[in-house]
Amino acid sequence: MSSLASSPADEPPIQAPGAIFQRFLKHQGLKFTSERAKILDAVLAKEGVFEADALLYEMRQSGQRVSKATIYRTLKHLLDADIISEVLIDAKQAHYRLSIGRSVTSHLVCLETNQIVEVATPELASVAERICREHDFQPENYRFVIYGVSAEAKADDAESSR
Amino acid sequence: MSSLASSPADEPPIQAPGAIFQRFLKHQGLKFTSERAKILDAVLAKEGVFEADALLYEMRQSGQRVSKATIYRTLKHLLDADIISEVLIDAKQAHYRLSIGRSVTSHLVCLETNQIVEVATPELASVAERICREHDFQPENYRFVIYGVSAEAKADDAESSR
DNA sequence: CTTGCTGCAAAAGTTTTGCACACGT
DNA sequence: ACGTGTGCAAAACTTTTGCAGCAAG
Repeated sequence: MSSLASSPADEPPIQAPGAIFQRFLKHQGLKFTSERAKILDAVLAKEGVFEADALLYEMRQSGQRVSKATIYRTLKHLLDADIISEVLIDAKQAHYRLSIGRSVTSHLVCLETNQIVEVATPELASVAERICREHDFQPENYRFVIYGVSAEAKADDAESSR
Repeated sequence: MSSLASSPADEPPIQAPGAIFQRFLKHQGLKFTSERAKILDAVLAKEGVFEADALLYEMRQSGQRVSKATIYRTLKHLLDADIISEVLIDAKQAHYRLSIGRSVTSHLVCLETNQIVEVATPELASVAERICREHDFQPENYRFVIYGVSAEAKADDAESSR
């Protein structure tokens, strides 16, 4: 599936991010290269949260050779284009997530397995609004992350201690 | 003021973190050295969010010479002791905050000035609880950060464009 | 053709680690 | 005394950047 493919009417409502990226690049006087297309495709293939090095690794696995430097440079453009957004999971490295066509979600991070689950949190909009009103703060976006132990990890623990 | 000083009955309800740290170290078979005392004092002097390098810099300024390595090693112990907690502001470096004796707060991060303001968000407890119940997830803690433009930065913008 | 893009390797920035010596307990 | 801690410098890691050749518009 190419980055230009239109999304099916069902499934996740991702709508032609390829076209959006091309338009964004042109608008900035930048070029839509085959490397950028490949990286976008790899990003689109990602379900949830991902890191730059995982992207590099998976692209290498599937025979797509792109340099580390180009991955980082392209991720920056994808952020500018609002196609992906940063998710702060830990301070060790940057985590990203495809954001276009998806609603803002919060994340559950399992401290045992490092598994990350996305969850909808519609309540946060009003909480954020209240705080920003009180502080005369103009919000751009927000992030909510919960750290703890997932049900699976708990089950594993119980099993291994038995 | 030493790290052993008891907190005044008024003001922030910080209660003898020095004693807590000593107890923690002893319990782990670790030692309470003068370097660790100095670092704790420097941390206690911090109002809001801080980074490792800022701590090092300020300690040097006030004539306290401690190595970078020791700062990092001690911050790790302070985290273990739950005296400080990590706050994820950006993926570039770790940010910490004195957490003992303080309630969980959320943060407003100004994208123009990098200023960080702490705000109380009591509503989040119930949001977190609901999500964790639904996902059978055992929460350890959570973080909420809002990114945007502060009133001050907006005022500065208006002024500089005039 | 003109300007931006890529890969490489080196640089930069934060955090960690190995080691010899020093210090709490 | 014993076992940790400390400082230093080097290492480890992620991310950025300079540069020479390459490719998109």
